[in-house]
Amino acid sequence: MSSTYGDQMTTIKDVAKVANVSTATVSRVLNNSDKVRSATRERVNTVIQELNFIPNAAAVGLQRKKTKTVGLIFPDASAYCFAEIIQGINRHLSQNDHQILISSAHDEAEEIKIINGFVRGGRIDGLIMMMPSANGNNGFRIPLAYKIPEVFISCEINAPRSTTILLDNYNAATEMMEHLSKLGHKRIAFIHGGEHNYDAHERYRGYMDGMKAYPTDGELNLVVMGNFTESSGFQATLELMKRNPRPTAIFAANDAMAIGAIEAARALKLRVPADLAIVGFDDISSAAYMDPALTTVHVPLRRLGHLAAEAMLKNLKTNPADRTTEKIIIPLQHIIRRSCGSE
Amino acid sequence: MSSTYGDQMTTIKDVAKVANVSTATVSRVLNNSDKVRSATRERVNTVIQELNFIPNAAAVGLQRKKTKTVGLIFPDASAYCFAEIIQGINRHLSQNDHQILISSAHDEAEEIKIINGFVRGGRIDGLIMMMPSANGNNGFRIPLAYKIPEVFISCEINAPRSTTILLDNYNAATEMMEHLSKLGHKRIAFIHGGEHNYDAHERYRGYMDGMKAYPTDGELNLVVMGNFTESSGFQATLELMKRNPRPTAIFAANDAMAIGAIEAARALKLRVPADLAIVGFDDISSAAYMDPALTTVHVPLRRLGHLAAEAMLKNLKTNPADRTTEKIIIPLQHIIRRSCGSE
DNA sequence: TCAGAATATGTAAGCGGTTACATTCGAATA
DNA sequence: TATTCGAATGTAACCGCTTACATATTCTGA
Repeated sequence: MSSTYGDQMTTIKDVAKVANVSTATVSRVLNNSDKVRSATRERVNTVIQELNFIPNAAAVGLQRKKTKTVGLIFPDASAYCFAEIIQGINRHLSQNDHQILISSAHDEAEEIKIINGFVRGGRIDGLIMMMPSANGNNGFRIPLAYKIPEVFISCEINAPRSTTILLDNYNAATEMMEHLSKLGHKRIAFIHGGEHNYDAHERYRGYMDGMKAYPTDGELNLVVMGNFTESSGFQATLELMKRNPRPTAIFAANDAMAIGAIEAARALKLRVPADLAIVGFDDISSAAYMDPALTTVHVPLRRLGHLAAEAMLKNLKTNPADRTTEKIIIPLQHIIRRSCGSE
Repeated sequence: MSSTYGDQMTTIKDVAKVANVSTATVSRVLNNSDKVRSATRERVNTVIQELNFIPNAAAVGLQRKKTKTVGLIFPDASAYCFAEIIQGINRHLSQNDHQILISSAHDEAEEIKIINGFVRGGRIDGLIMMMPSANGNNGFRIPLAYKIPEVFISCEINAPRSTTILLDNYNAATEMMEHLSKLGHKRIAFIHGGEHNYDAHERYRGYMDGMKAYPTDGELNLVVMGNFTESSGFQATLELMKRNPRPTAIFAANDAMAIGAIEAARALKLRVPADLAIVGFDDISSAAYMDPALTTVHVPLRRLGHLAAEAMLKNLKTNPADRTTEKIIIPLQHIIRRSCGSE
């Protein structure tokens, strides 16, 4: 069986030979370090161009102990927003000459296995984790002694010297509650996205505190559990509408569930927003095209990805001992459309 | 600055020393090849466990000229379905001990640059490309002399010995046309997704042939260009509804545009499906929760990813000379809901 | 019991780069 | 022109692993 590289991999030796210099010199011009006479540099560069030479990543990695690769772990479930985050990450990383090694995991055990393989196998220089269900509160513990830069997205691991990027779910949620309250709602229900999901939990907290802060019809329990899917939002709404008296507004922890909620309202012949106000979270692209258009909170996913990449690159450049623990919170803006009845 | 691996990378030498054997023997048990006495094997394995040793990927790769990594290129735009495909690919690949190096590109030049880096840098063993706009007809030509396995998703490059995975867009589209025709529609419009997009183009072809095959109100030109977004579907519909006589049905090349179309109909006070039937393509998760629920064509994205990974692994195992050119076409099923007016 | 075969293990040369150190070169100075 | 010294380049070891080949060990059977 022939070589993977198609039999014609060009090596630094080939370049050296053609350019009539030693491999050391070629290496020097590659890493445009040191002093190389400009005539020599030019000659070598020409040969590099001619031979279309790109240094073998394994060889460089072995020597330098750097792979220029960042690991990216994301959950197996709920694909709905990760592509955009990935693109945000990728754009910035690839502009800075770094690659992404990606993998998804469906549970903690698999996650740890993947990370272990990446790190101990020396495949990555840093790790970005999107694990909304991996929070301190549910006992998730990644063995974090790897000493490579870590960036967490939407989870509060609180690992020392790591960067955490969070959405300001809580404040966005309380603001949404304020908005609903101002519209006169006193019985606002919440469709949760999963107890162990960070974003869902924070949105829930915001909801709860909103319920405390603003006037309600007495002691209410209007929270039902969903799982971020349209169908769970649909079911949850059916369930909620059995209550007596009924909620006058529903705050769904994401847009997909809000869409399910709208559909359920329709099935129950309830007018949205007249009989029931419904708001979501995420501002997915179709939210503006619902009937009624969905009031929601905009989440800048690309930007989130960009920030993660930025943090990673920064940490990659700084000495481990000088790395700080950072928490970046992205402020969120709500988008008022028709489904909340404010127009 | 300390080593990336956190100062304590365990090497095969460490294992050898502790197990009191040579590195060759450790290597043998790692690759459970050759004959190693079972007592020795056991002892070595114990040490490997104890030290949590995982061979350095760069070292292995350098020696073996195999990285156990597959490159994955996807377009920068239109993120909407890629996450699921990626998950499909990842699941199967990681179960078979392969990693994914991912990157997105926004044009051909960038694409080629990325691929070149991946391949000549020896970073990958095979390449999966999702480039719906990279078709033979628009002059896109990747330099394909890399001799590594290539799998193309939704593009017809016709590279020899490569595998191409395609959706049966054409037949699904003609069937959709048949369905609309049977419902009595004679003026069916089409919202295109982009001339250079493979899927969009095939759906368009199916539409056109359907228009020829089934009765229409004379010579019609009811095609307008969109770009797969809700807003483009909205605009396109506004445009189409200016025609006189109006189309009685709209076939959008994807669900997002169909959603935009429904919203436009609503804005124009047209009832869907009574005044205007609307159908889409993709079966995104919210399609069933529209009002009316969207008639569409289901696209099994995870399965698509799985098939791509499967093809890749197979090709990775077969001698380049024995690799065949394959084209896998995934049959598609349409989902009849309310928006076409068939109930 | 021991020669010889078969099997298990060790030795060392690379894989393709980087880099410390040695060497050579060229320009400046005396 | 000879000497000196810094800059440019070359030499070779090494990164962690695999593997061809050499060597050691065990197992046969006479």
